[in-house]
Amino acid sequence: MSVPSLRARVRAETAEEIRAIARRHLATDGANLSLRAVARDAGLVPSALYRYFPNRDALLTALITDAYAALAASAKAAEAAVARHDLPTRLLSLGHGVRSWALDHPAEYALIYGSPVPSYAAPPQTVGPASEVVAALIGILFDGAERGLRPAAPPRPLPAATRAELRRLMDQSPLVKPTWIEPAPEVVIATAFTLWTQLFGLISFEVFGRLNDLIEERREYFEHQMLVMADFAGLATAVPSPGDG
Amino acid sequence: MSVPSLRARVRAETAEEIRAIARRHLATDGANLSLRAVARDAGLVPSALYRYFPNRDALLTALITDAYAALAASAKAAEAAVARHDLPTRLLSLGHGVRSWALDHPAEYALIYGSPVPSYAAPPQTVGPASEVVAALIGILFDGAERGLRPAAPPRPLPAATRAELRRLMDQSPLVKPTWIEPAPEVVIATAFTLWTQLFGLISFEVFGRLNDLIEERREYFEHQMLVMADFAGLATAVPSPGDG
DNA sequence: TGTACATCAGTGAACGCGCGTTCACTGATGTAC
DNA sequence: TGTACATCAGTGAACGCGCGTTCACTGATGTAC
Repeated sequence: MSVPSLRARVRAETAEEIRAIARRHLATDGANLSLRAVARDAGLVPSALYRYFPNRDALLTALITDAYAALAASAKAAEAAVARHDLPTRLLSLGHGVRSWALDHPAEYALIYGSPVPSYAAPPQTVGPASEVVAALIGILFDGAERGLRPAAPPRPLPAATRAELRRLMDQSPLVKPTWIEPAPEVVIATAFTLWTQLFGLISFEVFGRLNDLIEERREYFEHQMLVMADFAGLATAVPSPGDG
Repeated sequence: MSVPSLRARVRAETAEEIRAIARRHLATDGANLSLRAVARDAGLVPSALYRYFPNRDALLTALITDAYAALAASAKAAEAAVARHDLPTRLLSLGHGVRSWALDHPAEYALIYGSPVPSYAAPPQTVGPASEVVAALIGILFDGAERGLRPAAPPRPLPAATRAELRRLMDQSPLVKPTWIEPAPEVVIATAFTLWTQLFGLISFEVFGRLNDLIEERREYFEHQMLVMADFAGLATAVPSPGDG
């Protein structure tokens, strides 16, 4: 009885196939994909799509939500595959998880990290998945802070306004609460934001073609820049806790 | 006789007005702006635009070229307005020059630094203007290298492939040739690329709305992050040359 | 200086097209008794 | 188990629309003699 009916199962499959076809269309049409073209490829009449999505924007929203989820899944799986105490490797692996998904799905990446789609407002349900990568970065740095990590440069004092905003963010989010003495958690979060910016800056440059004719060995370049950021954040200076593995 | 005729002057003015209107349309339509809509706003019949641009892509190309030039002009003017020997301030001012142009012209910024326009290939004449900002960053760091700047962290060795690519870039571009001993110029360029990525990563995050609900005091946040990068690059450790000002 | 001709910015109509969305419908699947 | 009815995925036609581009044209500006 709680088993879904045949009709429900077929419906779910069709919906997923429509999304898959729409994803393919993103590659050629960008954000102005055509419902009619998607319907054509799905072997459906255009109006049939309205059984699955109330309108074009809803289909776009579904694609955006899927993309955030897939990107976060790739990133977290990569990070989880390496030893938790090895912070530089965790950062690197997380980065590779984001990068490889982005390179495999450039149109979907552009949809979520490129120019905002004109006349389209991102619905609130995209906020959570969108912040998973930065949350993972904060997690790595918080683990480091607990283990006495020391950034390469003496940390520059945060502007008061920024410090207050980062503190508010920390207080209202389910982050592990700080147990270490210093640096102050806001400073650690600011460093995580630096890594976050660098990570997506690098990947956007690569995916959007800004490295063309400059850097051909992109993977090595990426890896180097991520390790430079690991040094910057002092990740290698953190000592493993007993019992880590 | 070399004075342009009335007809030529009017033509140039009309062409510029068309571009200005098209620029305005970018804000609402993004890269899929409509020739007919532009013509309408210009008080022209659609076919009249073909006296000025052979087709829609040519108009887009003109907008892209203009945008690169305007961004580079804003950046270079800002950098030139501060003392040449004050390297952290030069970096900061350059950054503000890019940022303020981007915030004042978000749609044009998105056109050149957002997702690539589907089915549109950037023509080669955009390559020069597109690299002016990174060239300015390299210029700042080269000035620093000449004055004995020392990066915060001991520089991580470059992968062989990346080192070779950066050396090739340096050799085939009109950069000031190195006169200092170390760090190696490729390492300095790699650091410039880090700053470049961070700069455009920060600005893209801000312009594309990724800081919404996270950071409201964006200017202070930006300034802080740029100064952190100046520390990272060791810009404050360079000593002024005699005769600087 | 005046005239005859060439140039060319802008017009207006037309082309063929693809689009998102609506609506009344058909017929197969699912449900209640 | 069998029948009557409800649900609902998909159809097909139609709507009103805006698009990029072409073409023959008009009439004002510019040029050569």
